Amino acid sequence: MSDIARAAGVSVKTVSRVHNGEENVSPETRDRVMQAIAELGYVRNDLARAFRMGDSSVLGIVVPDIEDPFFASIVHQVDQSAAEHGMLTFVAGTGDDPEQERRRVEALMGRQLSGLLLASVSHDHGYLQRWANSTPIVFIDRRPEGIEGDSLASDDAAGAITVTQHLLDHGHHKIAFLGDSLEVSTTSARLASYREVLGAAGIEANPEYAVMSGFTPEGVTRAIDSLRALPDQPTALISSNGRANQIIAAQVSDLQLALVAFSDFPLADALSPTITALDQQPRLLAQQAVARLLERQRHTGGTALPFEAQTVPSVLVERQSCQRPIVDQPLTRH
Amino acid sequence: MSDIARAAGVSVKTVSRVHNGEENVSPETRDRVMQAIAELGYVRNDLARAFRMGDSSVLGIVVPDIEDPFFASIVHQVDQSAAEHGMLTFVAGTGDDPEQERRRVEALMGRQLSGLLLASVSHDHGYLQRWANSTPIVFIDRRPEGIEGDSLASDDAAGAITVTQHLLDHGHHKIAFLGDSLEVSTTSARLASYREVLGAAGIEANPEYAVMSGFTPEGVTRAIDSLRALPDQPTALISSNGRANQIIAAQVSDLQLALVAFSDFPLADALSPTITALDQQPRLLAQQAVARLLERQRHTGGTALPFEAQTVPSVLVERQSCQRPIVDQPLTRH
DNA sequence: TTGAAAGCGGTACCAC
DNA sequence: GTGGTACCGCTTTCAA
Repeated sequence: MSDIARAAGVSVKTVSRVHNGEENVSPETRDRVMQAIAELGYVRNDLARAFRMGDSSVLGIVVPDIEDPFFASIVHQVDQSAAEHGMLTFVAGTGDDPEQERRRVEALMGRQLSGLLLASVSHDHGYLQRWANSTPIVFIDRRPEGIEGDSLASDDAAGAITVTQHLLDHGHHKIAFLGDSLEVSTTSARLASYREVLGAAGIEANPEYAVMSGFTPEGVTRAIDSLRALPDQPTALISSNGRANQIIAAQVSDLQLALVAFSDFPLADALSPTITALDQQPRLLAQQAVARLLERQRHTGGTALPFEAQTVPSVLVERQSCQRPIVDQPLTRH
Repeated sequence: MSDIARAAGVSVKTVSRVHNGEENVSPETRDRVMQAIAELGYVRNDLARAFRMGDSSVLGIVVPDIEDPFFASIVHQVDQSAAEHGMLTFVAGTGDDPEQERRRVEALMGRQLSGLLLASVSHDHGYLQRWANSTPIVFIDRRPEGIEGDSLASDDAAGAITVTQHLLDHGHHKIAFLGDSLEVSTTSARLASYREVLGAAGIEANPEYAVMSGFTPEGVTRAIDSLRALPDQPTALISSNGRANQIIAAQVSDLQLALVAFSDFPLADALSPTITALDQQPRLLAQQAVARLLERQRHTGGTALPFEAQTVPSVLVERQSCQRPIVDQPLTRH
């Protein structure tokens, strides 16, 4: 920078002013500086800048699995929103491990993030308290536990109602529910709404129809097998395990079982039958989460913005899989 | 940090030494400092540290589309490798736009990256020259143009040979080739090998069998339609357009057309028929790219490491789609 | 084994 | 409209 200053015959401060497009610089001076910058191929050290300003203009997004289509979509949108605000994006995958999640979050926090988006698998976020007053945090897809904070998640209750009602409307009475784990608040919320809807329809929910798979592919297979082994077989299945939808869809297509999946996924409309799914709108979710983050950042230190648990509506994408086995003849492909 | 120093009754330098696990600190002093750190909940400002050290310990990965399974897989692995080396990861998506690619790369470079991985869509990387001596760059999936540099890509020639030969072995003579654009070196390399293999088998390649889709879904549909309209229809198709495999697979399943796809994808084994694909091993590719980056970083300034164009072998995953229409009866699902 | 002071490359405050 | 200078929080150099 001092090279530029010398070349243009001005002070470093003026170079700084020009680079940041500040007022109070005469056009001639500006031109001279711009030219020197261009000639010398100067690139500002944004690390130094961020350091001095105490803010890095970087967003952090932490997810369990970057490859999962739902989270990939979120990462994509976060990056895009960040770019629109002239910011960059740190990603970190945690592999569903709370320990690793904590380590990586702490590593991120050391870098003076402008804000952190966290799709957590942990059940205790107390360790984040330390940064609560310095770095805005927005929880994604899950609510904070052991700490107060903003969050953005799908409207699970409404989604479960939609899905269950949809199957009822298609004449199903024996509806099974496949979730990951009841410890996940999302899952238990959905299960509760599912039971409510059945109850309201005068159907007593067969407790054996609600199975939890855990978080492994083997667990999913085991759960489906356990349904298959039931004397009184269900005719429809709600998959509440978005991470395993592809596996479930593949396994269920053999069965005479209607299927509706939480979380839409890339080939849902290419499978046979095509899979009816509840689109959770991950892009919208991410967009709103970033918006919230920036809003809170603006209010830093000033008026204390109350914490909010915001919700994103899900959209049912009707395809074929909810109709079986009502329709007897083989379904035609779309 | 000076707070810690005061609390422990030492100098900031000693705090620094302790934090970095340097030698030459007496155990008692170390304990005292550690305790002060724990009590005051001190977190080091890694931004300041990176600034001072002139290296941020951050890797950058730039891809056309974060949601694409191939690139999502690469981002995932880069992040994982980075974490293993105590580094963080910047991601940036470019949306296939060379302009945006350049803007985002420049934004990244301003942050004193330890290294940049670039899956470029641009045909001129001359603008990177500026950083050639300061920041290691490894090109991914494409070779550098207008500049020298390291690169890691799939072995396209070998892959195309494998794929084409595989279809020949299954009795196909009329094999079509669907690529994105001949301007993509990857595509033209594959096409050349495809022609070579056919030639070696004594088959003259019908020029109408080679179609380019461009980069849009509409282009893909158009390309497939143009094949469909041919008087002398092909019996098999090679999809060299990894980004569109899912669309192509969905569209082709209606046709009586064998299919082998470059780039394996998540539901390839759930479609009907299951899709034979060439796994490009994106994780391996990313891993080796990071390794190369770190290797070059270590040699910074010292011995000039010669640039290398490394290659990752692809693995054919045999499924059902290459057999049609040889098999007449409907295929049973796996 | 420990500490004092310089400096990384920018920005902010204030004087001119 | 412009420049001088302190300073962000850490590491480095060198002296004690």
